[in-house]
Amino acid sequence: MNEVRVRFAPSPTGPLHIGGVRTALYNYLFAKKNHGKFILRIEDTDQTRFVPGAEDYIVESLKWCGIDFDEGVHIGGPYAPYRQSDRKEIYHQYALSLLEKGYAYYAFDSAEDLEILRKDSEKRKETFQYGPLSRMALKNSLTIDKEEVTRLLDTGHPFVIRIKIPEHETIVVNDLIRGEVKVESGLLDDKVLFKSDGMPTYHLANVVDDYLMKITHVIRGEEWLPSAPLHALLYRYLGWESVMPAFAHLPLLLKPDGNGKLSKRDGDRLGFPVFPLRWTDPKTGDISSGYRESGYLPEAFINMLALLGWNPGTEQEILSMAELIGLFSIDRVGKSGSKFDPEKARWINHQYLASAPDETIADLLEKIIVGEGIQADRIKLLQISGLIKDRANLIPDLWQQSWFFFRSPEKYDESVIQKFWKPETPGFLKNIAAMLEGHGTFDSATVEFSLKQFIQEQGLPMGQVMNSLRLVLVGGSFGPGVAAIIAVLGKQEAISRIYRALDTIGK
RNA sequence: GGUCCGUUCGUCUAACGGUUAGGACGCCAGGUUUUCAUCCUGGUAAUAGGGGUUCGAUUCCCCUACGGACUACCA
Repeated sequence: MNEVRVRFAPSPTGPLHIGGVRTALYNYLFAKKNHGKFILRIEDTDQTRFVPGAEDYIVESLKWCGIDFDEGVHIGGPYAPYRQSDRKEIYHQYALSLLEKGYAYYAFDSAEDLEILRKDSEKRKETFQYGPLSRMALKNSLTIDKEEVTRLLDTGHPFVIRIKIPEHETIVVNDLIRGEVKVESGLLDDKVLFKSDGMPTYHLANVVDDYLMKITHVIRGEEWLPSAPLHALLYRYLGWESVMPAFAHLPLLLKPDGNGKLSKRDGDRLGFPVFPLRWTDPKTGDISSGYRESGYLPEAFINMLALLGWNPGTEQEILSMAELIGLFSIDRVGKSGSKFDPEKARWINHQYLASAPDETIADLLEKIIVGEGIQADRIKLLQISGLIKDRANLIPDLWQQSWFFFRSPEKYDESVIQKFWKPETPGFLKNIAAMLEGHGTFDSATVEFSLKQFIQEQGLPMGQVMNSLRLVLVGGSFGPGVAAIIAVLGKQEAISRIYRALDTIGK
């Protein structure tokens, strides 16, 4: 069997949303699983929709995800160039060969003419179709005599090249996910293959490029399923039927609210990011949030996307990229669209954070505290990381769970004061401060032991003491164990926080 | 409207003719805990409807309903 070669072929019309990332991911997993090659091709045949920065965004996003390519617009490769606008000259000859073989024809109808016909059809509640039934009544090389066609072409009259769809034929496309999909050719349109601006349309370009780049499997979104028969026909007409790639049309990612496929325009409307990375619209300046900036780990992001439409067939849900590659199979890709669940995404991220080595958490935390203008030594960072990592869902939670290790609380939660600050509280807190002052070994376990012993000796209520002590240390009712906090803060800081609180809340 | 695709707990999904229809997230309850989380245990909740085929249908077929995609000189 030939080497597996798959491609991800986005058009640079804006940021990639999570559906696009998932398509790229499945292609990547399939390629890696089969020891094949993965190619990034940019489909920019529509210059009017070009968005500056989009291509870089796509490359950067996939890089962040850990999805890398063997060939592509950003790294080159044996089939370069990988940007369709750079391949412009390639396509015309294939359109011409179709023309010669009688599988395509020139059409001279203006966009306005066609628009009028469409409107008319609409009025009659019909759909205008440039196809087998109507083409003989339109302005094209099938209806105009040869000399006139030559004259039009020579004088630079705008033209497009359309495929000549056969009238009565059942076209069968075998889809790896859906099985055989059959369509009556008469229902298909004579799609434009070559535009009047000299560029091919997607239909021609993707077939030509997939052929030239020796693509073996086309794994793409379900929105392409209706045009798959057209593509199959093109392979046949171009004489490439024997090397036509296998098709797999992935189910769509749906909007979590209501229905419909997820779109770039959903932005932040849904209350969670739809993009891997933050995106700033170059035209409007509008900013859409990204998973990276929201505090997701790329591994978790990928894990969650992998499970949206595919599952390993076991009950394992936390899967590394290596495991995904080992387990991936198109057979296990579902048929129906799925809605993204932001809650589960958070849970998955939590799993990754909680099980990460302290070193990893410390690195993440260090970035945050440096941003806060704080310096901390590695040992302390590692200690803190171990205490907080299973308390965080997203990376910013790391700071929410640990800021009090670096800053003394400025204010104290009123409701906690109400609940635990009794007349006797200042008294025993002072005694605790004194006890700590004389304390030798200052690690979490010994501090905890001393604290408990002290509480017992004094006959104090445990909850009362611990909660008020917690209040003076962190300013509220949250955080890891009190003894652990004290141990990390150190003797002097812990004691000074007790006295500071006594000054603020009252003796 | 036409063509095509789809339909299992609220959500992601398992069960490729025989299961008390399983798991996960969420939610609820209990437990652990000095707080809040985590964690542990339990609970909640589904085969869209109707016909077939079959000894037996979530599973195969048909119809209906619903949802979606496509229907551009966009991808």
